[in-house]
Amino acid sequence: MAKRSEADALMQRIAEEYEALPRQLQCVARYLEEHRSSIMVQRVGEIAEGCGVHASAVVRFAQRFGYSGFSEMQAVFRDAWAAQASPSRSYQQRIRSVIKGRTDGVSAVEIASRFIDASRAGLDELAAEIDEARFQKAVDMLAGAENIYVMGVRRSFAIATYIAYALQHTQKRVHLVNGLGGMFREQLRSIGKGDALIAISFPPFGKETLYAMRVAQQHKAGVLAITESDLGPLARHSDVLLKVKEGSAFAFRGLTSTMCLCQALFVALAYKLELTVEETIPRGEYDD
Amino acid sequence: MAKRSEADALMQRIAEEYEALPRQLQCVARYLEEHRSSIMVQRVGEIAEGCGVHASAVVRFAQRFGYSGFSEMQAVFRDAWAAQASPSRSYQQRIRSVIKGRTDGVSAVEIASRFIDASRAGLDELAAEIDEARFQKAVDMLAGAENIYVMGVRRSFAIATYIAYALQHTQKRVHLVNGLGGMFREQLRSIGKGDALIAISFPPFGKETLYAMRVAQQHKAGVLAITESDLGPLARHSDVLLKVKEGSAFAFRGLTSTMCLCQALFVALAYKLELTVEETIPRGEYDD
DNA sequence: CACGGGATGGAACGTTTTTTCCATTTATTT
DNA sequence: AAATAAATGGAAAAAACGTTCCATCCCGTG
Repeated sequence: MAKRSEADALMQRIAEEYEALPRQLQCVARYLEEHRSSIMVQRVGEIAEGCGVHASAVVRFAQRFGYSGFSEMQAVFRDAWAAQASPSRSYQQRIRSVIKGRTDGVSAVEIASRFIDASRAGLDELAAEIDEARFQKAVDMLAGAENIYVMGVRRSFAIATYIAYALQHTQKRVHLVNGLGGMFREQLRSIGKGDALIAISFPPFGKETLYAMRVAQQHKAGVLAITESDLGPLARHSDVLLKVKEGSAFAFRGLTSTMCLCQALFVALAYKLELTVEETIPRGEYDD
Repeated sequence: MAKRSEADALMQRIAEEYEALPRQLQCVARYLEEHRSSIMVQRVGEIAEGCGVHASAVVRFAQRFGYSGFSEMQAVFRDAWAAQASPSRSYQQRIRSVIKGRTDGVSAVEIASRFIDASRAGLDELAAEIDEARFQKAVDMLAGAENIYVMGVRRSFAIATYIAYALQHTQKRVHLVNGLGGMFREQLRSIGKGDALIAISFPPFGKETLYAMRVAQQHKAGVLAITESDLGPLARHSDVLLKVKEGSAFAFRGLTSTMCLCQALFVALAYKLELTVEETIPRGEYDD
């Protein structure tokens, strides 16, 4: 586990040689230790000023530790930061490689393992990057809605289905806009003020979902979009937008993070509505 | 509430104008959104390369949003980072978020975080305990089936929906047994030898699903069960049984592990069938 | 099909930043 | 106290970088 980044190694060397260093270089050393996390952003001049030293002193410092100059040393810190700031930033690429990778002779389980692994990374990212304010706003919107419409087509339909199912355990009236019989429009007809639409869509965005969002806005209903990014067509037509970055390769898109987010959304909503979870799933004749 | 950093404001402006932007600038916009946290460290050239665009396009982008050039825009991101990174990051933020959500005990995001954590644990378990032989057998069974029936009710219906959707991208005939019009039996009527049924069910087990499995077995179709344990009623009526233990938080059953397993299953199947993933989702008029 | 406007990429330009060089100062040793 | 070695700061050289300009290309329009 203890990955010794080059930056760590460098800092240690600095500590060891510190006492043998000339006065100014000691200043630089102290400065580096204290501002270790911001060195990557700073210019030589800033650092020099920061420790009351001439710029060339900083360069000499770097050279004393075996680098060609300040820039090269700075790169070490940049890399270290990049490594720890995005431990799972490879998620997108990992899932891509799972799907794309045609390395022959791989067993089914191996593929599955890699896929699961990538999905785990996806959840890590979800946990790390969830937007508190927006999530809260989403929960509040749903809590305040009288009717909740849920819409997602094709890839996103399974998610919509789940949300609709879960919401049935609240007191809300829930409408899954499923387009059965081609009746998207008709199913949306009666959405109105005080209602909410949950729209799930990822590129390439389904036009039916976009249509639903426009209708919802025209009818003054609140719109919660679950999608990939703030850019893209959903942003304009939504009141709250929750981001889920699913790794995707070509047209195959992960859905575990989305599923997880939606469940989290429901749990938070249930909590807010003060449903105990037992209540949310009443046992009856038709249990699954 | 939270101070709107200039970076936030900028990102919002970008989101608003996004659609009106030329192609390359849209690339830049997307890149900025995805790499928001590392822009401050990067050089124009790196960013340009990162979005497959000429450096000058990045500069034009910055100018379009009112900055004199890239440097000035970059400073915005640097400042935003410095502002929120200097007071020991996660610690102070956590305190703030706890206080903010104190209206009724725990904030929505906190609940969500815990739920996501539980889901992560679930995926860990899934990865650790996946049964190689069974998984392989499951893939083989599906690969060899002519017709694939998919069934899950209530909680499991969303999963069934997804599987059915995914399988539509193979050459198989796929039937989602959805019970529309109460026609479970009728939808299963023509299952037979050489076909496969994928049954997803968790306790309390839906009787419709159990019924479907019995029918499938009587008709000599292969049955793949996705459930919680080897015990329970599905074991008796299935040829292959894949286990998923869902971690649960708040006494609420997760579905992310199940979703992940099913996607992994599909990817492995697609691999075996030698579908390239491009083929799996031909682009047409009805894209999502 | 010709035209115009905008988008794009290459290269030159100008600026900033880093690095090197050297004169000067400071410390150390004899 | 003189001599020598090391450290320091200023300034110039060099490099990197960002920016601007312009020719070309592409697309939509008339």
